Amino acid sequence: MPVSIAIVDDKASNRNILKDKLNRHGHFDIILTAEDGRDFLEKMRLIEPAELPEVVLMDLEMPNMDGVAAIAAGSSLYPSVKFVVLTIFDDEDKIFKAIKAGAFGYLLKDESAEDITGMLWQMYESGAGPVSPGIAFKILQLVQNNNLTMIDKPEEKVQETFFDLTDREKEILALLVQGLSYKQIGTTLNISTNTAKKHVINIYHKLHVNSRAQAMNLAYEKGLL
Amino acid sequence: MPVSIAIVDDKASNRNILKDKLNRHGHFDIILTAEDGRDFLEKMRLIEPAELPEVVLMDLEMPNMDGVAAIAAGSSLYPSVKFVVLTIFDDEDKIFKAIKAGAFGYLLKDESAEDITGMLWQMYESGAGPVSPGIAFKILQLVQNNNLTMIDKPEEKVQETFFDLTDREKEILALLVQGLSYKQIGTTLNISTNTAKKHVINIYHKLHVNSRAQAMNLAYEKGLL
DNA sequence: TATGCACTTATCCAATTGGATTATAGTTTA
DNA sequence: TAAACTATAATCCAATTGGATAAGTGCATA
Repeated sequence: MPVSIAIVDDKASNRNILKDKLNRHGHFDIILTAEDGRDFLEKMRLIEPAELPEVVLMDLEMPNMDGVAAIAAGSSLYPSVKFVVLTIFDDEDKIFKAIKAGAFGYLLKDESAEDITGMLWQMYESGAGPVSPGIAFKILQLVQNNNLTMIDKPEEKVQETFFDLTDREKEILALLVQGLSYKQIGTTLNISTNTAKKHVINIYHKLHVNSRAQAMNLAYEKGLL
Repeated sequence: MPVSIAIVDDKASNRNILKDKLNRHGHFDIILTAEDGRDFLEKMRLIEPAELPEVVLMDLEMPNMDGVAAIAAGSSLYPSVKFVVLTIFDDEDKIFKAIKAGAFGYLLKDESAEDITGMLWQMYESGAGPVSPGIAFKILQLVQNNNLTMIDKPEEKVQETFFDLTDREKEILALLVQGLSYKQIGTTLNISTNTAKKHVINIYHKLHVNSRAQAMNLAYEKGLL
């Protein structure tokens, strides 16, 4: 059985071209088209639950109601429907908002026809939402650069356990990072300069570095402090 | 010119198969293989900066030091190197940790040889980190289900003019902070070791410090970077 | 044109750092 | 108890770093 699809795009030409692309594939059945978010939601209201589209291809910038708003409303009203963004925009802000609104996938229009139909079809074999490669990387960067916490996990510091420095070694690393020499570290902790040095060298081994600067860099970058 | 690659995997057979795959492609040059994170970091330490691999394909579960730890350390020590996870694991926890550790891409081993080499090659044409489709969707879900906030716009650097470092000096400070020696700085900027040193000493005078560690501390604390 | 500034290179020397090794004492754990 | 780990300390050696100083180039500006 074919996959039922809805297309939401304010440009009639876009809708038609896309419709053609999908029709040619053979496994897709376009059962609804709308020209903006409001139009889409109104048309969805009139559809019997059993007749709802399985997938909605949603443009983002549209008059009256944009794609993000339409996805936010639609994904609440019709939880079983998968909303896939199909747009030319690839800026972090739009990607972020669309995902937060409930987007199941995010495709770029400059993808080839084969790639788009291919990824949509793949979605049915794997169950995973389709994401254009370039978008995937941007989402990865979102995770990398932002304050995201695993909901279930008890906020276990990703670091901390990386390198198992002893308490004493962490203490010495802290002083090292402040710019103290072996002698100063020794004086501060009331141990001999030689011992301070021994600790530092041990830290280097554990961190796999061989200079103060590298150790500091690692400590700062990975928040070992 | 071919792309230089490092492979880190505890199974010799995996390393060899992958090596063959990449070699057959013709554009990849495997310049380093290691059997775990520790082995990898030790081998990296012995390599001249100019000879570092451009891409590291990193397995995750390994003895001694796992891939996440190796990426965490490696991405700090060698910021220019791109770490791409290549593993059989696709659970959210591992994906999340690897990304947070600094992974540039995330590929699944059950991808076909063509897909893996293809995605790696694509990375060179688009500059975007390679991400397997299934992984992309899981990352999307991470963003969707978790507390993530868009980073605020870059805070204005009130400092900056406090110490009037020249552009060249800032350039050198940046390398210094990454842990490079005089020699490495010289090589990187195509100037003599002596010149590199001269610049560093000049920077010390302007910052009123007298060691790398103090300069780095200041740079980090005052956000000179 | 002269003066100053940034960038470059070099040399000499002292101090610090990094690496390897050995050794003792206390604590934890198998 | 023996083995393993941690903290302490010292020594020797090589390499790197920090400091001072001198000097040539090019560029901009007064």
